Amino acid sequence: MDATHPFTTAILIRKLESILTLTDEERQALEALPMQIVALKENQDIVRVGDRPSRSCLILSGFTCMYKMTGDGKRQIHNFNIPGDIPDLQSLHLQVLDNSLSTLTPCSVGFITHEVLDKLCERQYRIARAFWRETLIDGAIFREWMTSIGQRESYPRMAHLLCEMMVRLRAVGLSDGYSCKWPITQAEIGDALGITTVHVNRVLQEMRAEGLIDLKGDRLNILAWEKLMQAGDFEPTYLHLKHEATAA
Amino acid sequence: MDATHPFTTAILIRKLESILTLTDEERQALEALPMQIVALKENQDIVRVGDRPSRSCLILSGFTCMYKMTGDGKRQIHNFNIPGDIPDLQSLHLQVLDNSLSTLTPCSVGFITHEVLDKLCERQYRIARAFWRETLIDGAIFREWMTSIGQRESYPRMAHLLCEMMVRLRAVGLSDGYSCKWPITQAEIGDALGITTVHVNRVLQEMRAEGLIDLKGDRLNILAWEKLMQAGDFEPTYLHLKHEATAA
DNA sequence: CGAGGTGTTGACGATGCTCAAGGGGAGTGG
DNA sequence: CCACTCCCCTTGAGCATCGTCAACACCTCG
Repeated sequence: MDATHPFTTAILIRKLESILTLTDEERQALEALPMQIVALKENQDIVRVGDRPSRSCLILSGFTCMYKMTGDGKRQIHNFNIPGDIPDLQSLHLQVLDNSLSTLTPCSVGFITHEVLDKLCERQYRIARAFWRETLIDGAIFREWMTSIGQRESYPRMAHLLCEMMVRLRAVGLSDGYSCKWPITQAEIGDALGITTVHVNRVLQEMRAEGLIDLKGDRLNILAWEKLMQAGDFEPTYLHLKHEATAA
Repeated sequence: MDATHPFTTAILIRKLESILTLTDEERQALEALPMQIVALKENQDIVRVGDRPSRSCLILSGFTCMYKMTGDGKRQIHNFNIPGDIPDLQSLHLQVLDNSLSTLTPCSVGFITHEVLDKLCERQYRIARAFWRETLIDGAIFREWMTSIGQRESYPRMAHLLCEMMVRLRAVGLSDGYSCKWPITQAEIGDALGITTVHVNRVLQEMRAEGLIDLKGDRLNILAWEKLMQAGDFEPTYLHLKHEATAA
C-alpha cells in the first residue's frame, strides 16, 4: 500500500504542468513521491477543523470540497477539488487545520507525509516553488469566490462557478469539449455560493431556459460558453494557467 | 534610498514572530533585507490587476487594502493590510497580479525585489517556509472572509471584521488595550463585507446602541470584547498566531 | 415496496438595496 | 476669518432579491 506509484502521480504532474513548467529532474522526483493510496466513500471527512495532520492528500479520482461550519450550523464551501489538487497542502506549514475536507463522491486519494514533502522542498527549491505556487493559486481562487459572493448576484455567481469548474477540469484533461462530470448537488452549490438550495434551483432553471447549460444527472454540458462567461463576468486570469489556450 | 534599514525591518520581524519562531540567523538575514522605502499618499494604487511586478511591498506604516473590481464596477476588498504585512507577496510566484493593492491612508512602504527574496528563500529554506506560511495565513483569512460574507448576516459579519482587525493589530503591538486606530471608512467596510454603505451605517449604529463599540473619528474602541466575539462568531484559530494569548 | 436523498414549485416574508436628502468636519481659497 | 467644497456619515421611505416554509415528484437502493 505504501509505495511509489508512478501512474498515480501522473495526475499531479499534469496539474502542475498546467500551471508551470517542470524539468525532467523535477518530474522524476515527483513521480517517485511515495504515497499511501486509499479509497474513500462519498460524504466522508478526510480531515477536520482542529486536526493536526502529518500528511497531505492528493486527489487521484473523484471530487472533494473544503468547507467550514459557522457557529449556527451553516456551511461555507471554500473550494471544490478535482483530481490533481492537493486541497490541504496548507497543512504542510500550518499546524492546526482551520477548515475541513470532505469527499463529495467516492474518491481515490494519495496521502503524502509532510516529512517527505518538506524534505523534497528543502532539497529542490524549485519544487517548493511549484507547490508554493499551487497554494497561491488556491488563494487566488478564494479571493475570486469572495468577490463573487460579495458582489455578484446569484445568476452571475452561478455562471462564474460553472465556468471556473469547466476551465479547471479542462486544464487537467477531465472534460470533453464543454462537457464534464458534475457530481455536485444543488445543496452543495448553494453552500459554495452562499444561497439556498431553493434559489440554486431557480437560477439553474433560468439558465436552462435560456439555453446556456444542460445540467442533469451528474453531467454538465455548457451549450453557450461565450454567453455563460459573459453572464458570469468570468475572466480566467486568476487561475494562473500556463496556457490561456486551455481556458478559451 | 535603496539600502538596508534595520529599524524598518523590525516591523516585519515582529509580524513573523507573531506567527512563528525565528532563529538568530534568520532574524539577521531579515534585518539585512535591502528595500526601497517610499512614502505614499492615501487612496493610491501601489500595484494593479494585470501588472507583472518585480518586487513586493512591505507595509511599514499606514493601512492598505487588496481589492478587485467586477465587470459592472463593484469593488470587493479582500483584505485590509497593516504594518508588517506583505500584501502582494503572492506576486513572487504568480507573474500576473489578479488583484490590486491600494493605500487607505498615507503609508510608508518598503519595496523588496523578487530577486532578493527568491535568492534568500533558496539559500535559507527556513525563511522560505516563513514567507510561505505567511501567504498561507492570508489564504486562511480569505476563507474566513468568504465564510462571513456567504453565511453570516451583516451584524455578525461586521462584528467578525472588527474582532479580526483588533487581534491582528494587537499581534504586532499596534493596539492599546482594545483600542486601535481605525482609518477605514464606512464605504470601505461595505466593500469588504459585501454590503452597502447605508447598511454599514445602520449596523454600526446598532452596535453603538448596544454598547459594544465606540467608533468615531479614526479610532475604534471595543467596549465589550467577549460580547463582540460572540456576536461575530469569532474564533481566531484561522489567524494561526503563535500565542493564542495575543488573541484573548 | 418503502425510505431517503435530490430536485422542483408555490406563497409569503425579511434582510439588505436603492434613491434621496441633509448634516458635520476638515481643508482650501478668497 | 469666513465662505465654500468635498468627503464622510446619517436617516427615511419604498422596493427587490433572496430566504423560509411547505409540499410533492423522482430516482436509487436496500
